[in-house]
Amino acid sequence: MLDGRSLPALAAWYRASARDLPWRRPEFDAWGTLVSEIMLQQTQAARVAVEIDRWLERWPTPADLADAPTHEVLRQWGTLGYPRRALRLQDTARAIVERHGGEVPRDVDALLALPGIGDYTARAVAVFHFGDRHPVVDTNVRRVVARAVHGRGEAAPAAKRDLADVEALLPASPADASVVSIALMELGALVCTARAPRCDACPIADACAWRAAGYPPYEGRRAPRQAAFAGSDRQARGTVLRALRAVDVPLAEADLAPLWPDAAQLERAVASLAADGLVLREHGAVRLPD
DNA sequence: AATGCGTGGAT
DNA sequence: TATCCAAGCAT
Repeated sequence: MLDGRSLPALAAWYRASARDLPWRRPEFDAWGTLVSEIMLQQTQAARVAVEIDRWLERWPTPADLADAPTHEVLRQWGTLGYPRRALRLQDTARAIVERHGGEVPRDVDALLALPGIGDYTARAVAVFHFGDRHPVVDTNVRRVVARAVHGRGEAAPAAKRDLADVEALLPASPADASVVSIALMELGALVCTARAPRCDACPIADACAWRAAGYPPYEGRRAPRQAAFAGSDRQARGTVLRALRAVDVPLAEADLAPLWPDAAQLERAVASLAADGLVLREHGAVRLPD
């Protein structure tokens, strides 16, 4: 159970143990926070940490990114993964310029209306930059709450009701609530990890319902496992994009053929990349968008 | 609700 | 080495 004793212990642990990550520096503005949160969607913090400063030096405001050539945006995105995020980030920059005068909005519904921004990212910006009071629910928070509050070893697959579940745990004051949210995330990342939790180092072990119950194994529903990556359409798409990032001219489709053993699958990959707007096809060649 | 979407670190 | 998993989102 998380209560008036364990939450202050959690906050104290956070102040003493938090990683020194770039987006936690005081000079990070709303745009820097938003960009970092997009990069952090399914990409580990340590990998984002080495890319974020260079990105923001190049495009320090939404207007700068809005005006950038998309092929340069995709090249700068590099190997962070899920490159559709880079396209949507640029779309979001353009929407911020057009709808919000170039300033990142504070309102959660306005943030949710931006492309590539969902329940987690919208509230992360509203809470961690603007200091408002909202539940911020990512995979770490869901796992910590599943264990400490509900006594289960794993979180159930993400669902809309997670928002209300976590909101009920937050202190009344926005400042206290934001520390609880960031501390729950950090605890899940450093201590209450998915694989080998370090319960001996946990600041709320005494309050943990999973520990009190003797660490029962998880019995609930799980999200379906990802399909194998080797030989997948995703790998084929990644191979094509990697080749296109490495050159600044269109590649003839005949030049792509040696990169992938299955010609039909390669064709499928290029077609789906084109459908996503990640590549353009013209005159039997493929290139990154302008 | 279930899928598809990249890449690399951790175990 | 193989598998899991990572500050999710859109459809």
